[in-house]
Amino acid sequence: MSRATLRDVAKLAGVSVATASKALNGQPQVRAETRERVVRAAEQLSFSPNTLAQGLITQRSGTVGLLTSDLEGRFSIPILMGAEDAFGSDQTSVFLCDARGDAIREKHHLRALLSRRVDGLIVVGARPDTRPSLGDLPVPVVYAYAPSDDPADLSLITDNVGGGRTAVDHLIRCGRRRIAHITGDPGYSAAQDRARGAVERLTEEGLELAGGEVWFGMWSEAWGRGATRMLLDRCPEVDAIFAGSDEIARGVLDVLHEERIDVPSRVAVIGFDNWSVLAVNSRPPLTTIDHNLEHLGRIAAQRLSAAMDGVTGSGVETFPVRLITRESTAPLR
Amino acid sequence: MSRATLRDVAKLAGVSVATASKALNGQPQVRAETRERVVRAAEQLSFSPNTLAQGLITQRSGTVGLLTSDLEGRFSIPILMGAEDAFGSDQTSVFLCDARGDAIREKHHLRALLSRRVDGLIVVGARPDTRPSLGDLPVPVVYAYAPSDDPADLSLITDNVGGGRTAVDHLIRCGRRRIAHITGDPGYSAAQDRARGAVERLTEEGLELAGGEVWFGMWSEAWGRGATRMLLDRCPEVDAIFAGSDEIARGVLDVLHEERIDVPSRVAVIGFDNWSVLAVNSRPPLTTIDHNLEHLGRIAAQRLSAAMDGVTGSGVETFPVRLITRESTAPLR
DNA sequence: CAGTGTTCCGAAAAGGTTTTCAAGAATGTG
DNA sequence: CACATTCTTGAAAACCTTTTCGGAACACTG
Repeated sequence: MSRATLRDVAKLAGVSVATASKALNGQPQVRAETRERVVRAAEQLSFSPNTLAQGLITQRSGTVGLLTSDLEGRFSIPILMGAEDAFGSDQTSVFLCDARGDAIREKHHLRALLSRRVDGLIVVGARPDTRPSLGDLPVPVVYAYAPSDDPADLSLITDNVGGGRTAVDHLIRCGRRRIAHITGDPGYSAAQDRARGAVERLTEEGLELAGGEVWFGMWSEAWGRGATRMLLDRCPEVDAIFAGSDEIARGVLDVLHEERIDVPSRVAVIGFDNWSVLAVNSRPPLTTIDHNLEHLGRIAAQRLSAAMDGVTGSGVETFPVRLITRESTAPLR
Repeated sequence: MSRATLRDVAKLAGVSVATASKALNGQPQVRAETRERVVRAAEQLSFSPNTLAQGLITQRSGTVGLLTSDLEGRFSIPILMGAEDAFGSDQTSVFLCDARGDAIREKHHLRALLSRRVDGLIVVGARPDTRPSLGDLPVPVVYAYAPSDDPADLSLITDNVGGGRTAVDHLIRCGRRRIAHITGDPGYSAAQDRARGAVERLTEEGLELAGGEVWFGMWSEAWGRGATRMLLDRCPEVDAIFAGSDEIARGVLDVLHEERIDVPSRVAVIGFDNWSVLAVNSRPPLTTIDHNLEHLGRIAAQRLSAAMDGVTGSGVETFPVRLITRESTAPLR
């Protein structure tokens, strides 16, 4: 299988390249019969236009770069899928580059992407803290998941405060009153924000955190286990635990199970992230908060398209997360 | 920040575009002093060559497509990283396309990639069973993880039989004699192969499977739990369990823990896949088999490079997996 | 029939780079 | 000094497509 050029198609159809081009691109100034002939010729040669040449002339490569630092692809992949959806895979293809948290590698990738003349860039951070701006680039950039530190950039993030509120709200609606919050590294804004949202919602209800404070620690099952043991010790009457991540929630469930404390009848547990391998397979399956990242990806693509057409935005836009109910939470009684 | 062209550089350096090109590409027929001037001009304008134009003329786009069906990116991401490493990120960028298991979407992506004039294609399956060949394409293709059904294609896969052998071998070296195997869907060649390797190694040792047979089921924690309960019922003297995946292993550990059966002192457990979120955080951390996928990705890139230079291969090549020992296995006593 | 408008097509330029080839400059040789 | 070599350089072609613009053919109108 070799590659036919437009000239081959034109020759076979007995027209000029110009006409062939117009025929295939649906330009009106070509007779229906001629167009038909050209289309047939193109099919016969299984012609597919050289996007490089197209890009050279239209000044649009039809590609975007997705620059990530998220080693596992846990966040980037859903964002990528959403973006692919929004762009339409035949219109735009995406270069996925993983900088692996290394600034030098990021610079490298950036250079490569720019020289590939990508039409735009989506930058996905590994964690939802602000990250350094890429600065002024010849193409539009959208920061997703992790916002840029430059307010002139456009950043799209998920609503961690709202997520915390939603989680606690759900527990309250389940009739829980003694709600504890075990979460990860306090150095992560995600941990702070989720905790803040949780406390806000509790306060509205005139409640306080069971255990008296937020249990900050690490983003690991082990911490979930350890914190839960301490919590049960200090506050055995707890009736709901909001875990700052699904990993932590797994640790929580583990210890509750070990202590023969039934979930959800005695203690309800809610996680965060909707990391399906953890949430779906747990015992019981985990109610959790989903970041709706495909949606974020779609929006990122739309914003990028708009920016390519000159409609540029800036600032941080926050998008709602959503509650996924499974069996680890239920109304009391 | 705008984009300077080679012409701008040439003008600034007071030479022709031809010379500028040669100077920047390290061609020998240009005076050192001239080259110096051109390089400085290029830096001053922060010139970066238009890869589209380069590709148009050199007939090499410097891109490859990674076509996957692996929704979570669990297998594709490491392969992508390996490939990126081997290509060198400044030489070659990769388009990641997820077909989401849909043949039509795959065709779509394929068209798009070909019209982008990718220099080669890496096809990653969602599971290690043979998959339909893409047929004859104008660019070289390497199938990774899931082999093509056409022996004329080149496929690189990981050694599941060897993995099964390695797992059981490790358990035997730990002094275990009553070894059971709980694994996933028997419709997966991965399940069959791993089981075969396990049984082979047992037979060499004159042993038989504890429980009398392979416990096929599903790739889930729930099945791991269920099978373990049945196993303990039927064969309480088991001293090691080889789980066909880390998910299953988590279920196994869960039930053993529940039954107060110590791991590894009474029963050793080994998983498969080295899916780090599951394996590292389990209690105890899980000994498992790693597919070495970055390595597979590197090899895929190398084979692709070779094929682009005309050195094409075919058939199925199998690559060794490796044992990752953590704390869920240990010598008896 | 002259003039006007429409419809359809093709020649050519453009986009940014690499590469070939010829010519000019510098150097060496006899 | 004439000639042959070796160095440097630049003009131009090529890659493949899109788009502009002018021209040809044709149908109407008055």
